[in-house]
Amino acid sequence: MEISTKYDPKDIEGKWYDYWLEHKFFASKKDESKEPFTIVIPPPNVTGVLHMGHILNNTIQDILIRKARMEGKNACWVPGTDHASIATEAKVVRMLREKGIKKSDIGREKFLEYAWEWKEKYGGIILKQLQKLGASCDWDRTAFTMDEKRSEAVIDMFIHLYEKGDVYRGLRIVNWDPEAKTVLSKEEVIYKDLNSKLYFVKYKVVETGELLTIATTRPETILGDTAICINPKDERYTHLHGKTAIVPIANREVPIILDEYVDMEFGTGCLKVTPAHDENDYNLGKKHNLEVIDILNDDGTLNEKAGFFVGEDRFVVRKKIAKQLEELGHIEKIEDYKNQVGTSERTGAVIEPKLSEQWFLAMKKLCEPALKNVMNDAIQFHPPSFKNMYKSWVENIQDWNISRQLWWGHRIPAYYLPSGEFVVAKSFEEAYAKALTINPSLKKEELKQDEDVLDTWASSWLWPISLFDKDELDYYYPTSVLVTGFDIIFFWVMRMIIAGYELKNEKPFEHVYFTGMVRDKLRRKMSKSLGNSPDVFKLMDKYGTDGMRYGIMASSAAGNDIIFDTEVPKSQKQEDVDAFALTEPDSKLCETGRNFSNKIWNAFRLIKSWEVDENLPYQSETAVQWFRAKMNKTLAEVEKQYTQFRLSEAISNVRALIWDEFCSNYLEMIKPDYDQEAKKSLPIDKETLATTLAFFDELMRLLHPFMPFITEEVWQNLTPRKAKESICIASYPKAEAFDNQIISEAESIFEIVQNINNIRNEKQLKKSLELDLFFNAKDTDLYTQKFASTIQKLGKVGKISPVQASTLEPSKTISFVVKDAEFFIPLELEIDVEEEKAKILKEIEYQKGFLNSVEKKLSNERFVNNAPPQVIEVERKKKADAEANIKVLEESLGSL
RNA sequence: GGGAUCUUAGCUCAGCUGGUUCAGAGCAUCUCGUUUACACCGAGAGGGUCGGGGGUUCGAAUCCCUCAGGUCCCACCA
Repeated sequence: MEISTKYDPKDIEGKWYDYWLEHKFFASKKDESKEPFTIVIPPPNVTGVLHMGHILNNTIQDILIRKARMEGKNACWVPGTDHASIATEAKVVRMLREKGIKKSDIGREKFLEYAWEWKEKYGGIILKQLQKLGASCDWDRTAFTMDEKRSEAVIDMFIHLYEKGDVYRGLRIVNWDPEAKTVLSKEEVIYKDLNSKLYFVKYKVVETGELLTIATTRPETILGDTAICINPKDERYTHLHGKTAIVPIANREVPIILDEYVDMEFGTGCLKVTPAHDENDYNLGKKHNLEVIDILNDDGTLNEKAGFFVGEDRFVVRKKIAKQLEELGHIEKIEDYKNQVGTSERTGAVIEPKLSEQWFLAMKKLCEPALKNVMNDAIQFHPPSFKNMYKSWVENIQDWNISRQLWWGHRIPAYYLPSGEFVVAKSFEEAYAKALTINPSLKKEELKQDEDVLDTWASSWLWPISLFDKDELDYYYPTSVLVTGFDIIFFWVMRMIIAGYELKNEKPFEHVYFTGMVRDKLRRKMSKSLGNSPDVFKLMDKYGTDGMRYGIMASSAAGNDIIFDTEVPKSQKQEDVDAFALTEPDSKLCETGRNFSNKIWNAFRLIKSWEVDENLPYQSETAVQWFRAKMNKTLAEVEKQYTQFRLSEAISNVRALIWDEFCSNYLEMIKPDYDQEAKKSLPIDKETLATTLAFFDELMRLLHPFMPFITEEVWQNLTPRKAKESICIASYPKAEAFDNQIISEAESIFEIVQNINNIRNEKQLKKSLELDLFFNAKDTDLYTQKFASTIQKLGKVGKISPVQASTLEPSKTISFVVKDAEFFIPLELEIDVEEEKAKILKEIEYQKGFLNSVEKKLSNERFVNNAPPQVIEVERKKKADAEANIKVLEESLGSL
């Protein structure tokens, strides 16, 4: 069978994924005899597409779940999508607008039809994309935050919290998104630095006729002013206490009130108070019993209450009003001013604070177990430093505004009577029955359900609970680990913890693994708008999915940001971004991953090419013993790294084991010689081949969680497999006790080989030139028996024999020292003896310096008294080694 | 303003409980090599005062203080 020298992942990946699906290897059923290992996917937006953040996140989940599955646990990874209320609704609105349809014209029902249609069309694309990534989810469990089961859970939770008294309606200043025409929670508001203007507006004081200057960035809101506020301690304005002022344009008389809230240092020390459009002003208004004039419509235009500029957008009005104020002589000056302006996370629109009646959830009490159980590590954060961030969030939590003025979402199960009273119930029928107890003559059509829907996170927070049927829940819950970005600690992680303790009195997950943000070379977060996110499918095509998985994992310590070394646009100018979009993404990390795949592929080719000679004796005992020990040592290290979620270290370790130890060392050690005449390799003995195949098998199983496709392909072809077998359900390798002695012996052998190679390089010797090696050491067998063939093969050495230095011609011999043994290589060329002497002297000097420092340590009484015995033991050994080394070097010097 | 976190080789980063000569890996650079699995390869080399200063300790990249710089989160912003 001819096997290509290049590994081509293209057909292989799809083939095996289909195979896995066909045999339902990823399906999980409740089974009390098996330990569950559960992960719930952070549900991506239903209409989203796969980007680098998802790749990182889901690769980690896949690694953890695949390993657990191989370990014989009942691995259950539940996939699904989020309805993403505001984001999806915004997309549907835009789509309809392009068709010339306005949301308000078609009404709720028709709009939802369009939305569901949209969801059916584009929803779940991302799940297909996850399959390309190799995600081993139990696809039969695929859930959606707005499907029947999840909806029921959301409504039940609302009713539960309402009946407990935690959910209430309240009139508050809220963050209003005039584009989406909905309220947002304060976490959905992103503050951006903007260059704006600070307008100094003059107000006339009624009693004195003087002009009082007030600084504002939002002059249009003067139409809603209902007071002027000064600090009672401000001596500049003492004479104005109890006076009134006239709001320009509106010509409204408003009181001048006193409050220490006002910062005397800022602006002029006078504050205009607009209770309907600023939270602080609202609080002042409440305190001082001020009138509240709401001048804005839902879409950000001014309403009749403003009295002027009715129907015009707030930003248009800002300019117009500034101009008019100027013409009226009411502007003292306008300064450039940098301030932060709240914008909507989803629509980008500038947020308007607005007085509005909304549903809230009281959070303080609910948070108590959520804080406690993170701080005491009942739920473990990785890395733990995120506990601090979490703590500050939870401690400063405010009531959660859970209502949204949208249609795409879970409609609030509150029903209003014409009287304004309301009932909360699971269905209209129940609500009607309840309503009748308030008003026995109520007609059905008089009972109206609340128009609002719930915040998206009000369904996501139930995700780990709502994914499982009642009879499964106690088995799968709490889940094992949550893998997510730290940017949604507050939105999601905290709320899931709260819901978990509220509903189940149990944590939702044992561990939380926080990934960093994927950034470009300029350390900018990858985003669509910057155009700096590489096309993940191009990456998969170019490097293979395994290669890309390797690339992203190799550099992703938990919580650390990943600098994804992709080409980026030179600037944010549109033409640069466009030009970038046309170039192919590139990444060194993925390239390493692809190269690694190829290395494995070629090791596989090599082993497959060997022919067995049944009569040959077992030839590779030493190599086998060494590699077995080395592998077990690495297995133990990797296992530890898994438990600490140090996956990038684990994958590097596995790579080094396979590439450096197995391919570069072990295979070279056992590789049969080449028969020059027959132009092919000599045969191998059957025992060595069988063991090597077993090693390779084990290595593939070790690597499988990281690189599932190539490992399956190789594993399937290594030895004949039965139908329905797969590496993804094969056993995960377990570390066994290993012999440290042989590892350190082999290390000195490799050091000898390295010295020989070094000499070859320095003396520019041809690789084909066979060298002879003489040595002077106590343990002769180590070099002439046990590791003789290793030295011969790896160092391209002929004879190896013990010898006295003095018997060799110094001017034609090069020497080196490894541990306490001296080695000599006679060469056919003159050696610069002085140069050799200098080299040895330098080495002696170094060793003596080292010895000196060790002796100093050992003669220090405080060290000997305080250091642990094993540390002292190590120092003693170091001393002995150095002394032996120096002795050998000095002998060597003497012989020159 | 409050808090977190980082600063180690040209670049990206490991370095875990202070303890081996602990100063490391990958990439990049340079030299050499096409022979027999792999040039997506192999053999080598160079490269760091661990941000600066101080302290604790027998011992510090690691702990503490301080200064400088970066990043992130929160709060305020008329």
